[in-house]
Amino acid sequence: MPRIGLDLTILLQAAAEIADTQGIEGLSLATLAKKLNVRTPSLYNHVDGLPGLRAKLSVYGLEQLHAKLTDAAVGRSGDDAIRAFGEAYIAFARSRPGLYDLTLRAPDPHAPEVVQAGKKLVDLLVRLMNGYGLENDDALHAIRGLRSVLHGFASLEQKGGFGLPLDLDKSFRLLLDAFLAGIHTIRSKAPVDGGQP
Amino acid sequence: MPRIGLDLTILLQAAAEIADTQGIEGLSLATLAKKLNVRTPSLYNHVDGLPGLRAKLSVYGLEQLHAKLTDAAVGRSGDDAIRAFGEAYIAFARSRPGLYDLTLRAPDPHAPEVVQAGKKLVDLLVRLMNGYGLENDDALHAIRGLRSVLHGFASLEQKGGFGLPLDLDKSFRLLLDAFLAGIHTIRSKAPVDGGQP
DNA sequence: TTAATATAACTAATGTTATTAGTTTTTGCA
DNA sequence: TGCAAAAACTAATAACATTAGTTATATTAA
Repeated sequence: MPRIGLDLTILLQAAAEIADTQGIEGLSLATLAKKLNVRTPSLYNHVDGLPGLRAKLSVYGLEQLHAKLTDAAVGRSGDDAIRAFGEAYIAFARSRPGLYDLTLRAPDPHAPEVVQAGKKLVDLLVRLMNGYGLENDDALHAIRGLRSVLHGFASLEQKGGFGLPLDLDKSFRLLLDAFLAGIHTIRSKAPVDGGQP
Repeated sequence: MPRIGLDLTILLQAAAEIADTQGIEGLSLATLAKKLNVRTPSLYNHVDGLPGLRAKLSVYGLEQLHAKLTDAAVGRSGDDAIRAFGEAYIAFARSRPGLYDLTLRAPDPHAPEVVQAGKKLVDLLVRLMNGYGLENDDALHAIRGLRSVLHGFASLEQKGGFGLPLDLDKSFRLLLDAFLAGIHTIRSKAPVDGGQP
């Protein structure tokens, strides 16, 4: 019945592209409308204003991230799985900086959709940690730690927080190794898959 | 000679207060002017527009953070120093969320003032790491790791990334312990070029 | 095939904010 | 006392988000 022009998916992809290239501040209804050859108010037929756009993008980004992470972790376990997870996480943040940023900037982080998309990520991590030998609260604390490590590194890298001319990949590998070694120590057990090289 | 009304320090304190309470998005020239009982254009006599305000606030925040961290670390060494540093870091991020956010959101992270304020922080950490037994690149990688851990935790906590009802302080202690244990392991292993596959 | 309807996209209008230009006012010093 | 510097002001403009109300088109039903 309607005039079928736009489509929510196309709209979100275009918005994500703007966020990735112009930064999150550069994503406005005006720039998005221009990119889509449409007048600004037309966007209101698809999203609930700028906050609504950002909310949908957050979920969209979380889903994309989850897909990449699942892909990386599947078929692996122990340190191996966590390293693959970590590398995929950083790779996503690097390749889609704006979209990654959005995943942590939902207008309302307690909105059901955002919470659920985030939960899927945590669930994936819980499975990894369980297979790793960590259960219940131990697993949850470890998950918070890993997320801190990964988000902290990705965020600082993106924001230019690392000024010095020092190999970033090496810094990241060392950080992840340190975290894994620390988890092993805390757990007071032998590494599941043989530990560090 | 001039009409002495405002003062850059007062202005920055007011701006930081807005950022801390309303969030960084709530800090506009309009809200700041209202808080100071002044018309918006008057602010241009003190800062170079909104970007200029943010730039000055970034430096201001970095200085405040540096002061707290120095205070916490002085007189300590080893793990003790790093734990105190980490706790002070998190405490600052919690007590001044907006200002902390600003420290990593300079309009131009490569501006000399921002770079220098950041460098003071790194210098402090270099001293800690040296006293800890880590030198040169090893120290720099460890510093990047520690900053990632601290910023990641602070950022996720602030953005509501930790949804579950689990003791945050315990999560943080465990994370820091894991990182420190990991650093110990790495340090005792391959100091010079500890290459991964 | 045609008419009705739902809805996408539009124009017009309003309010907020940032910013610039130009004016007024006040303070400190000659 | 008067002058110059600079802070604060008014006025004006542009960009953006948002709302209200209109137009046009695609699908469905007659």
